[in-house]
Amino acid sequence: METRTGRLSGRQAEAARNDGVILDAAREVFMREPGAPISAVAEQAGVGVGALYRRYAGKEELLRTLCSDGLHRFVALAEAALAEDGDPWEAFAGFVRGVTDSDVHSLTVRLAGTFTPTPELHELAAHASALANRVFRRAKAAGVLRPDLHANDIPMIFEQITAIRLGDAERTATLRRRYLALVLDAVRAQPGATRLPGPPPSAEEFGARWRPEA
Amino acid sequence: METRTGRLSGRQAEAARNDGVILDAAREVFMREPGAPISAVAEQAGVGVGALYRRYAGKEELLRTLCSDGLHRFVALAEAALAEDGDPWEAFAGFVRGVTDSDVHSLTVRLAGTFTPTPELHELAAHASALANRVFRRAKAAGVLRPDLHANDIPMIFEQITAIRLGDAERTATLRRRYLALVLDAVRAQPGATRLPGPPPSAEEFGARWRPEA
DNA sequence: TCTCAAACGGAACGGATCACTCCGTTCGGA
DNA sequence: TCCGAACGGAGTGATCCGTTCCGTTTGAGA
Repeated sequence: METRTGRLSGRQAEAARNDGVILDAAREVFMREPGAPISAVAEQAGVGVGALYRRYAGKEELLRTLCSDGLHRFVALAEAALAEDGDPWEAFAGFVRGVTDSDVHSLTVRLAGTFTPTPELHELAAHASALANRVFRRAKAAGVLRPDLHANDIPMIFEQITAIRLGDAERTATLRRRYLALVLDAVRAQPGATRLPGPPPSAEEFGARWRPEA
Repeated sequence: METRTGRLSGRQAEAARNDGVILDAAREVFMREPGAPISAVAEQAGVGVGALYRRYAGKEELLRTLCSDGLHRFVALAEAALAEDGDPWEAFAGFVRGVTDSDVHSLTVRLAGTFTPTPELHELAAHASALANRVFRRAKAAGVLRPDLHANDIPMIFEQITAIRLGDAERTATLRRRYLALVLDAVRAQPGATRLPGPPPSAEEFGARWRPEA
């Protein structure tokens, strides 16, 4: 046998491979069921629970890692949308579709509340939220959004789309696209629109999510 | 003291009162958290667990009762919508708003899967679904709905609205109204609408919900 | 070929939760 | 005063789950 596979070999190679496998498994399992047991993650990854605890001090650390990951993806999507300088509507819609497709909402808000957040996570979340607001304001300024839509409506839309879950992951993704298309039609500036009732959520209301349990 | 309060007195009166109190408590608790323990229902009702088990053989029976209740409400709403003979759009929208406001979706689909359904419940569900389809078709025939909207899209919309949960019950209701208004704008026949991507859910896909666990 | 440390799998432990039972208590009608 | 209906809630047994621990496997170096 070679002394190296890529760069590592033997047990080290297996360990390096498992790093990724475990994270992917955790993402899949916890997105499907936020309260799933650790053993389910191990099973999905095809490893023992020991391999899991070798990498993470406990369940919380794993969840925090996942959440942090999700926020980074979210930030990347928002930055990409802000970097775009074509059609303002497409930049906005593309961003929303990206968040939906990568199911980033499940990885962030949905996981919050199942663990005690660190200050760094809070900061990251605030940063992500600020970027998303910029994406929103840019579209708003361009006049492509209905006037009564508020920035804080966007997370609620993600929440609704995330609730769609039917069949396997692929089918779910297709259906989410379908209903996202529906709301996007409503979100776009249009003549005949009714006025949205009730105030949008406030920042404080969202903040309560991160505190104890749900 | 009188021999009767209304019609009953003493312990019997308390028992009759508790009947309703317990059901209301169960509805509130399980709608907030479908996996809540029985003791939470007792606490919310202000009674001991014993009082609960005096009325229901077990948790499942309570859940089935709740679900059956919800389906009956749903049927009533659908029948009311069909009885209306004014504006077809308003009949449809009123129905959807009614289901949203009474949170009937939580009481039915959301509870299904947490218990093993009886044949009667299945029948009731089928009946409810058939009525809802008639409401949908009526609106569709009147031309007030976008053409690419399918009857099976309606339950999915309920699902999304039900996912909205922020603050107390009243705030949640207000927010649901807000986002329901948003999708209703998209659901209504309109000129500039894009075509909805992907096929709507099938009856089989919905049926899978009622089987084992989730 | 032999040795050893790194990494693994998964049984076992301990704590928590929960559905359900059981019994002593309360209450009101006779 | 007595009795039974209804109650409250502690107790029970089972289940679940996070975490630990240890025997086993693997491959690199000697």
